Amino acid sequence: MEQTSVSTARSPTRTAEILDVLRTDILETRLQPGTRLRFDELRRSYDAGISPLREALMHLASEGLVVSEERRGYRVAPVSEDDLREIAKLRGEFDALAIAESIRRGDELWEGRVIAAFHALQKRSKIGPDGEIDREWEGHHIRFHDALVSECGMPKLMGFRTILDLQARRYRRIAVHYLTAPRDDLAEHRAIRDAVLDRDITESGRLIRAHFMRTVDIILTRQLG
Amino acid sequence: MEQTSVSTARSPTRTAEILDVLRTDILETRLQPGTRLRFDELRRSYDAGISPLREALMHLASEGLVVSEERRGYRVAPVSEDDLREIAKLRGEFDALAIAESIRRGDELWEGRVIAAFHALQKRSKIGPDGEIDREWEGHHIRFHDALVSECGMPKLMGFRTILDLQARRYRRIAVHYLTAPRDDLAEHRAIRDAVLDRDITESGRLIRAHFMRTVDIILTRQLG
DNA sequence: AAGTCAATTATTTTGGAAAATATATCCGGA
DNA sequence: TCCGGATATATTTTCCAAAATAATTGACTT
Repeated sequence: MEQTSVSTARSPTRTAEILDVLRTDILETRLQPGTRLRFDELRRSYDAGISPLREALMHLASEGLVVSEERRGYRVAPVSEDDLREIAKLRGEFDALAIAESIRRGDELWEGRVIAAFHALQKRSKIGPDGEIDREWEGHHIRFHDALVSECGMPKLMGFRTILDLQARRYRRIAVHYLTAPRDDLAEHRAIRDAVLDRDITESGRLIRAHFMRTVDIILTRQLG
Repeated sequence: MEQTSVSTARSPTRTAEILDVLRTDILETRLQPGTRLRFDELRRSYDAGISPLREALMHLASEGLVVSEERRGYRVAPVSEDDLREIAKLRGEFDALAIAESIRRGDELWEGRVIAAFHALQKRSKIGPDGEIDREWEGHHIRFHDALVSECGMPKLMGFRTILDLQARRYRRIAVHYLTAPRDDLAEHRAIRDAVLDRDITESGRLIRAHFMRTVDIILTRQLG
């Protein structure tokens, strides 16, 4: 499906490889928030030269997953309540905006994609047999939300959105147990789909904002209360 | 005013220096949109090693001022009507959002800063004696808009906003002559100030969106019509 | 003890050469 | 002429060692 291109199986650059594995390690919190990332150590652990490491770290900094101080190296970005709250707020606002544009510009084909993505999501249950969030479900979930915004025609906004998605993923991992809290995801998603198909910008914005905020509220109230 | 720190006059890293001069060259369009940026040439023109050049380019890529293709090097980001339109749209939306939050959270001190910034802006005229946009005015203009959003408490949003500001600055340079077109900036800014001081979120959002959109409309209709 | 300064060690930053890859040129065959 | 592929050239990517800077230690003074 993706690309099994017969001819040129383009080898990624070392930088791209390292970027990927480093990002995963941060998102899965194998590298804890705040950890210093020294080149010497990284060189050993990831078996890489300094240049691609530097470049990968720099890229991660632009995604907000690491922070750097001039001449003092890099650290895994810290986490905080306020940070999580802002991420959720902005995800709501950005998606509300992108959905509004998609409603204005999207045709029946787009509607079809939304319907199909919801259908696929609906068929799977969120929690797998092991009690963890189901990997497949997670994929469908992402694709449903992507479908909603897919006709907004704002590539820069989509770039910002991707960055926030990444950052949110890390918190999701940190708070994974709270995320299995009882919550009627399916009803929320169906309501969003219906508002979108009704081409109701105000309502879909309200729902998508609430959708993102609910997640963070659940995490934070559980962790504090 | 800035920092004339007596003790440690921290020398910036070579990367930071190069980043600065490269960014300026792009913003002032001494490096035209689309231009390929080869390391050999850059090495000569900017008298720098490859490592800091690479890092600077990477950073500029994260700001959207250059684009890179794996193993094919970097180019100055191209410009387009759609690109400009999206920048203007997002600047309107982001600032509307940030102003809304500032209105909710800001105190009298914030109001004072807004009033002061408007006052300073008002005293200067936009077009200098040479017929170009006045440098001083431009500084006050930026500070007025910064004051409006300064209490939003959303650092990530401010980061995104900074990136869009940079990108917009390049278009402003490209279209500099059209920007001196007759337009009652002062009245627009006063209206925004008043809506903010009335703590009217809806109205301030409407005005700030229109403010950004008007600029792009002027540029585009002139260039096409 | 607390503070200063120098010496030592740890770490980041930089330049450039080597390796890997992409692009351009050239040549022969349909 | 146009295509395919081989060769040559141009360019990016990577490694690594040297330089620059920051952090730590310890001796000395008050």
